[in-house]
Amino acid sequence: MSAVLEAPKGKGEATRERILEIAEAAVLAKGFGATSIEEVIAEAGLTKSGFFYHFKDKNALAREMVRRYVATNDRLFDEIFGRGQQLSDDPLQAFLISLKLLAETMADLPNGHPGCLIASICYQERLFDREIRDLTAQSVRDWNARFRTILDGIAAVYPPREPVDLDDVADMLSCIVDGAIIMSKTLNDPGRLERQIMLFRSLVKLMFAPN
Amino acid sequence: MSAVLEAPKGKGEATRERILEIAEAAVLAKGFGATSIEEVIAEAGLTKSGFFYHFKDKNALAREMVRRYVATNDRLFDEIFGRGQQLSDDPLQAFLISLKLLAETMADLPNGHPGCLIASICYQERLFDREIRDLTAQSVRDWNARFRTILDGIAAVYPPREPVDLDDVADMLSCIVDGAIIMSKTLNDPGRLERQIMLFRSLVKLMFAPN
DNA sequence: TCCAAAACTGCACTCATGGTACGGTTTCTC
DNA sequence: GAGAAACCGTACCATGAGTGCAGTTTTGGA
Repeated sequence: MSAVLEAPKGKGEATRERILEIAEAAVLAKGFGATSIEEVIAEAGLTKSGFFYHFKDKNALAREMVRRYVATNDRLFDEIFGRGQQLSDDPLQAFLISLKLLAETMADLPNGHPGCLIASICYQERLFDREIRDLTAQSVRDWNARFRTILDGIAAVYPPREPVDLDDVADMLSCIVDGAIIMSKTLNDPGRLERQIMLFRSLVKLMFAPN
Repeated sequence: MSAVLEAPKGKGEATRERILEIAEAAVLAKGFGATSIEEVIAEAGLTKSGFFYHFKDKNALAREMVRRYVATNDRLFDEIFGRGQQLSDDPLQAFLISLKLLAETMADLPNGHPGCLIASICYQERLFDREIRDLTAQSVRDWNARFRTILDGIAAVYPPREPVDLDDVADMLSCIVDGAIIMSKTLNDPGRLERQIMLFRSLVKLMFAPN
């Protein structure tokens, strides 16, 4: 999660990062529209002028937030699904390992998953310009494509028993994660996210594993 | 969806309903925090004084919106899952029929699903008082319990092949619907919701149906 | 038909926030 | 030590939530 060993950047870069982190937490808790710049700068310890030095307006903040969120998520997926492939040559086993890793990662979050920024933005679409909406859409497409590629590899070895559409199965993982985050938050029960991922894992086994 | 043959209410009740409908659409598109009372009353064709005659403050509006949303959803589920039970005495068949009906209902929405109010609120929790959060949590618990009851009936006849936790499977339906709504909205592809429900249906078959 | 309650309108405020503009000041870096 | 980067202070405007209250229209029932 935290940026380690990044190239040494200027002091301004650190401030930007701090603003983005605070803003993201606020947006996930109250929504973008209800997140005031004033409270962000108060927590970041700088003035309004300082904020507008870094971000042209609120929309520029949103753009950078999304970029940051997508990049972080991409790195996490690279790591988790890469690790799975390292640990098993069998595509199905590799995926099952990765799903277990994903579930554990989610379970290890101290206060539960803070929320999906893409979902948050989706429920406030009117507030964002086209560039941001394109960014979120493309990231979802990329994630779905990633899962689809993995499933193709599995299906080549283990023909699925029920005739399921692999595109839909790929979509399903994102759907379940997003839906389970919402349920976890709504019920104030962080554990549900982990359980849903593990259930999806069971269903993958059911779909592909030979009897 | 539309209220037919309701008891004839006062004119005020109709105005309230109109406000709630407009407000719900606005909240699902921009979030509660970014929905201004001014725009709601502009669309509803009344003054600010008129609005505050009906709702004490914005939070009272939110409370009634949630109540309305939950009640509408409950009625829809009653109808869909009741209809399934009418059409088949076999609990598994009845559930599969209901899921197909649910998928069709979602597919029939003219501009795709407008969004889940509970999900919208979940991503703006800080804006709402405890009563509203309790309302959303309880409705999710009720829906999960409803599905769990159905699954119990199925499992009593068809023992599941893989050892899956029925509570988790019950949760999964809500998760998938909520997640698929987000994906549909983000990708601007309404069809994905229907497909995810149908995939869930396939997986229910896989879990319970004998070979 | 009339009357009281319900359903509003109009206006005049307060306060918080997003956002703009701009000049000045500190702090780093070469 | 100079110049650029990273800020601070202040003043200002528009919008929107919310309050208060007096006045007006509409409606349903005796």
